[in-house]
Amino acid sequence: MAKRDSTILQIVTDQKRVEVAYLAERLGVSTVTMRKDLDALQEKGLILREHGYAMLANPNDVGGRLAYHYDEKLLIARRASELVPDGATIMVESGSCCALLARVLADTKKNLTIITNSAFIASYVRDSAQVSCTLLGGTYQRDSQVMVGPLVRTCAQEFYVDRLFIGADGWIDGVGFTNADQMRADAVRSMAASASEVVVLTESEKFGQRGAIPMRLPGKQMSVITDGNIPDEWRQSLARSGVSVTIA
Amino acid sequence: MAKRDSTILQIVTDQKRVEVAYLAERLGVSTVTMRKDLDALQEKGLILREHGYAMLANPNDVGGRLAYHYDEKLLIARRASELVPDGATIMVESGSCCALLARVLADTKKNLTIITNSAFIASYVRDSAQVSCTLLGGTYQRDSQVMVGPLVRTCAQEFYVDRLFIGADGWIDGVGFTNADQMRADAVRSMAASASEVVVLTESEKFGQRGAIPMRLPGKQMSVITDGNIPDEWRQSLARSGVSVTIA
DNA sequence: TAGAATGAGTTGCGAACGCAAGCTATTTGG
DNA sequence: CCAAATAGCTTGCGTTCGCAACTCATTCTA
Repeated sequence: MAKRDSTILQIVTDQKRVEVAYLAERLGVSTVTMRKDLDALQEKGLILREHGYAMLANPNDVGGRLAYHYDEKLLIARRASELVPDGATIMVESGSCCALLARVLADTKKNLTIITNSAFIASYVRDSAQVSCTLLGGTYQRDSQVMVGPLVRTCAQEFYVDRLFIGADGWIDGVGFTNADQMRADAVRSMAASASEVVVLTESEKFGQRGAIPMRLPGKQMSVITDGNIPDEWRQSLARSGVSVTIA
Repeated sequence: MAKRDSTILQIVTDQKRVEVAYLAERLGVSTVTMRKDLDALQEKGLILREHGYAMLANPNDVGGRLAYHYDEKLLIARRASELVPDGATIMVESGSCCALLARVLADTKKNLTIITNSAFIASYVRDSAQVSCTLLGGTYQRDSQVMVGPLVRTCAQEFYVDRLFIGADGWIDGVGFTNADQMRADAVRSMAASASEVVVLTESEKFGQRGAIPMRLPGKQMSVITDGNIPDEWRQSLARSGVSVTIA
């Protein structure tokens, strides 16, 4: 079933809006079964339903980004969750892998505190009594539901944690991780100043890409968790920069 | 149609979960029309739909509280919106009237900045390009999606505005406005310290009630906007305390 | 190892839904 | 003052939905 789920996600991600009947036929199951699958995916926040259709959420929305490469992201999130013991307090930034990590933690751990600048993550784990969320203040980015700006720094200074989990939009040899959004990159820096270690969660695909904004976290102990498809070229590049790599 | 809407809300608020067909018959319209009405109400975030049913959102959820006495609250919100000019920056707390005020402002004003401790409000006006939201940081209350705790104070100190709009859960003669939730009451105090005037938005019904936590905003210039059903007894009580009253 | 319990899927059916077309008042404008 | 436009609602129709009953493997378990 997990297999079928990811096929569905791939099709929906491609086409944005698909008929339920079409999906049922294409995957060789009844429409009833397909509806069940789709309902489950909607529960997870990965797609939206309409009468007769399954649609992708606004791709600026974290929900939409989650659906893309869901399997890899889930593996990465699961692996990252092993770093977090029951009762811990961690910081989590707004990337889609990070949201998934929060979800996994909410489902498997006990008595966690998650400090984040993502209102999406806070509401994403709202149903779990096991995690308590602290939301960092800031300017609310409409599309992404992420807090940015100077207030994030002011808030983050109030905390200090072992680990900060962040996403990334690219990697440039000799420069480091990059981000596509300047405000969010700055928020990451603010949060990183209050954590002793930064763990980057990102699909291997990102290593071919280059976001415009270097993350610049000099002197920070960094590690990355990614999937198995990362080319040797980039593994070596990461090693040269002193970033330890974990394959999920 | 606004008339029918409020009847629907009343029924749904009472019964929590009603069949569409029942509502259609009771109000003497076709099921098609009823579905249209219900869809519109869902758009506004007042109810939830299920196949064949209309339900009230979790009453701890702001959405659920909104449905109760919607008409009065909307009148109050509209009246309050007259105090806010285009381009202004205001603070808004997490009450249901406040959420409605934010909605009205988003629909009618231009280029506003709303500073709030309610993640619900931030997402409630997310579709409007005319308001930019600043969300104060804090501990995320699961049910209400409101930020509370010491971080709210830290954040609020970064701002100073003309007006803060708040809700209230009760009024006690000689004591003042009260709240049912200690954490939220404290958040209100934090925000009030950064505003020169506090405007309380509350249905007249609340004046018979007494929340357990006195708001205690000594020396603050206060006014209240409420609906026409407020008894003379309480009007005099408010006047004695130097609180000016506006009837919406 | 037989038999119960579980999970994933299907079929069948009545009820609910979306959409388009049509009806009837009220409003608008020349 | 009458015709056209508009708003609010209904009817009709084909499609989709939720639910319950059923099948068929797989997994426990005694």
